[in-house]
Amino acid sequence: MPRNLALIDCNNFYASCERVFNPTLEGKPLVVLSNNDGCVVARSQEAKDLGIKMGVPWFQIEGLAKRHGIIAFSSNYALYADMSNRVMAILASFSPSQEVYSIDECFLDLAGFERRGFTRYGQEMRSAIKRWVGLPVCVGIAPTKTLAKLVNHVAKKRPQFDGVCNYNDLSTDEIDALMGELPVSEVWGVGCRHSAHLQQIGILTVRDLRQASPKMIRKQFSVVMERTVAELNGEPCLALEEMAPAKKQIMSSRSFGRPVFALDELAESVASYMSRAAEKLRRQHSLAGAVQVYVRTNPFKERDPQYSHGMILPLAEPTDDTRRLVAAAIIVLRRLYRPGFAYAKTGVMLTEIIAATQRMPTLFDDTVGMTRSKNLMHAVDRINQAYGRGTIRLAAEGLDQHWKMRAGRRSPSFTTCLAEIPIARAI
DNA sequence: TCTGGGGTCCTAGGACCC
DNA sequence: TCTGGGGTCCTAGGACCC
Repeated sequence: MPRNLALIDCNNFYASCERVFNPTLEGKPLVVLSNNDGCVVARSQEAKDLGIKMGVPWFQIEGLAKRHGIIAFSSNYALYADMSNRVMAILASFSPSQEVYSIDECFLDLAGFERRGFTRYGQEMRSAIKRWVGLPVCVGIAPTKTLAKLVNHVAKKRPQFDGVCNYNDLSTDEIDALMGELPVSEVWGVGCRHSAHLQQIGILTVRDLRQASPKMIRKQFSVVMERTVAELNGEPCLALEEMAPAKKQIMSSRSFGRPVFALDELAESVASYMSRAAEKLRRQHSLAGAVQVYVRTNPFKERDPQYSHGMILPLAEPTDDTRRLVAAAIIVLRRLYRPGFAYAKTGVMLTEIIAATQRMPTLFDDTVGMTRSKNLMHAVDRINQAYGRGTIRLAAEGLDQHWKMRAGRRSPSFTTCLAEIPIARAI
């Protein structure tokens, strides 16, 4: 019995989330900006139709935006994460095997649901999410992940499929014709570099790639691309990962809202990002064995003196205690810091991560201190979960945080903050 | 003036060992 | 004059994803 997977992907996810609570935005061109209101990271269909490209800096299109009445929002991750959780919970009810692949898409294993008719089942998913969350989604169904991604794209672009494209419904000729029309860059795992390379050797369409010699592909690219070719031929190489594996590295970094010169302010940012990284570390019940910090100026300001450097500090003992991780990060920062530069960004990374249960006890373990640390971190996490991130934090993170990013166009946290819940009035 | 953040995997090449 | 070969580990860098 061949495997069948569904890939469910929300349409223009961030832009659609903004519309759910603000229906006057329906039909209007709308973009969502990255942190610091820097680049466009999501666009409504109307904005795409105006030629606004993914990732373009906002300041470059502000004039165009004004002329066409494009509405821009700062990212509102609290809202998007909550909407995502709702979508994923609904989809989980359609199959016992789900892989949440990203904030706006998931795979479902459809084994056992053959009698429902996969295409019809896909339509049921769409209407449930539209009705209960208010978001539009499209569904691709196929024997491999790569094919499911591909037909999901087809479902989005070709109205005759009405939002659900089932690979199994297509004849060999139809598949051949379809793949012949799609550029190779549409394939999951083929980015712009590989796409240029493929074109050079005469592989222009998805069909060309599917028919390419796996051996040659492996030689010219890598085993990853070879698997992609196999997957395009219906041979599964990528398994459904229902349990998200623990992260091997945890990062936290942000650009500043304005240039920062002083070591004190850089230290505040590093302490703040490290607290966030430590939170993520504890959430997956891990310990970090090393701390990495990097600082950099703004590479786009080519006339300014540039400095970009990072450094790793191995820890004597793996830990998840924010205080120890922050202390280590500040030591690294002091070594990295050079006065006189206009810093634009700092970042931290936790590496050499192990499961907390894997830690080897030593003769010199301070068991009392370790229990205290554990209890303290647990209490901090619970308070911040209940009352909001940053409710309780280290003084080292700073009180004013003048370096913080800009987010001047953020919509309210409609679903996660009591004070910002929308109010409905009966007239 | 203004250009995101967080991940994974693979490969090549050097160091080192026997 | 002639100067091995193979394995492992680590790191940096590149490519991809959303």
